[in-house]
Amino acid sequence: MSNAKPTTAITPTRADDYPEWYLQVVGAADLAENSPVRGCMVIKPWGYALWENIQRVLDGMFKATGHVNAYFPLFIPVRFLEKEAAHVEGFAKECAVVTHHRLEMRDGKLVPTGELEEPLVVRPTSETIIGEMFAKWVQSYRDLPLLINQWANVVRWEMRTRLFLRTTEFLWQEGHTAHATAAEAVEETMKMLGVYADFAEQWMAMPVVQGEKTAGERFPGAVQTYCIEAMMQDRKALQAGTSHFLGQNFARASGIKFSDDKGAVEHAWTTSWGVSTRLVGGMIMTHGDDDGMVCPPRLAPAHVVILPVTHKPEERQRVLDWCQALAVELRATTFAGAPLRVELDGRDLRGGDKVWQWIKKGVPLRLEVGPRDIDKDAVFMGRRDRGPKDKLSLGRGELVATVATILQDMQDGMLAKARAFQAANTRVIDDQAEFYAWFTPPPSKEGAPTPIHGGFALTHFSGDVELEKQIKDDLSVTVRCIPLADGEPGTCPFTGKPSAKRVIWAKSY
RNA sequence: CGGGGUGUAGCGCAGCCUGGUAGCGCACCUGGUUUGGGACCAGGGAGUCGGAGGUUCGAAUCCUCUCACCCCGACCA
Repeated sequence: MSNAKPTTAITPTRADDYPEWYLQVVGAADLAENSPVRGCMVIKPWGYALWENIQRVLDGMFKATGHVNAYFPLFIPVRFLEKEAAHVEGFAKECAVVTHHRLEMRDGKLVPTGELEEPLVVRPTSETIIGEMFAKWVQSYRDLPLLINQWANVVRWEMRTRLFLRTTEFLWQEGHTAHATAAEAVEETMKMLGVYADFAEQWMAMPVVQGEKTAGERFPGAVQTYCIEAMMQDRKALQAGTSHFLGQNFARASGIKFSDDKGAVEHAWTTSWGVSTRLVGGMIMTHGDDDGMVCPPRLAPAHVVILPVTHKPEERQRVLDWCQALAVELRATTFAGAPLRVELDGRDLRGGDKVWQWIKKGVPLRLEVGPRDIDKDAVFMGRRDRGPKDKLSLGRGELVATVATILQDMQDGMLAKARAFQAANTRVIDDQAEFYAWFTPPPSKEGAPTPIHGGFALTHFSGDVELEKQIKDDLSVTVRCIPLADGEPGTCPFTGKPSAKRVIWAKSY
């Protein structure tokens, strides 16, 4: 970069071209990149570390609510998928299918041979294979509830993909539970929805709306689908997690039956729930700014990066030693129940380059340490939630004593900021014209990206499926969910019909 | 799968219309000068121009076919 330094680390900015900004942040923060395989991404160490932190925390929450981990096969016999009619319809179109088990060299090319008797699909989700096993495991009401979680990869052959948000293969967890009663299964469904909401808000600093999906958005085969919906900075909704009450649909399809305490044989009631690497995309789009990624401190791969300023060769070793000692001291402190994650970047790079790399990666705290700081027994600290030049000198002792407080302050600030953004872009609407205006972008130049507009619209809704379709055709806006929170009955502004409560409309990812 | 677009160095692009055997910026490496801040100067390495055919003395450039990717739709965590 020569004399014309950009004012932001990321070009274009969010306001100029949001989708492109997103891709640039993923690249600049070194989170992931496209792979040679269609629609599949390579998650790079910094991005994977975010996922590992998500996993670690959620795994703890699942175990704290009585679940245990298990692992089921990647391959599912096609006939399993056929068992649940709605499920087939929902997933058949996007299944990768394994039809052969051997390659042979012919004319210098490897060709598949050894056709399988029965094709295997690569799991798009595991209800069917897990149901098959549950059927064996469950005989008596004493075997219930069965509370299983699996961390796995799944494949859905989507038409269009976007890093983290929608890839052909993605990583996720899928909880699968079986219960003796409907009430217990419903309770489980809601409990896990609550776990997701807590995780999103307390760990990701991403405010979410908990709600129920309309019939059209329901998981194929589910009786009820609940979700957490978050608002991204382009005001579109991101479905960040789902929890399904499956009724007895899958139990019937897979034959999960048990004898109750009176000797009667019944089908079990099942649930499933999941979140995926999409959450990483959610974090980027909730917190990222025009300088790149902003990691929520509690999930940051590194909480703190120490950047030694070693211009003078004779001072170099002294500075590095001091930084090393500081790193050790900081690592002995804890934040959010884990030892502080401290990175010491001693690479032989220009200081400015290094600083900007860590800004783009979104490390919460940067500590620049040179001879002058050491003489004062202090560090020069930059917070990622402040401007790149907004730095202050902080005594070493004070830093060590307050680093956890500072990080939590940043975490709280990020949640508050995201909450305020969501509130500012949520509008209660009671008029059809206003609704259409809210979701109609202002005119833009030919070829320019669609300007950011709209947000969440809260309206009454009669539940009319045709109307929902019409609005989707007109505006590409859909009902994201029917919020769980209490609501007043009213009148649907589109049909004039009565409505039990308001729903949330938005464009979505 | 419908409509549009693009494939040239690691990344971003120019060159193509008007064929003559490859160039720019960033990144990378080396040397030097700088430096509490995303430096400057000089030099260097790196591309069978997506692939296959064809036209031609000669193809990144023209023609045909093909593959891949991207964007907009329909589908979705």
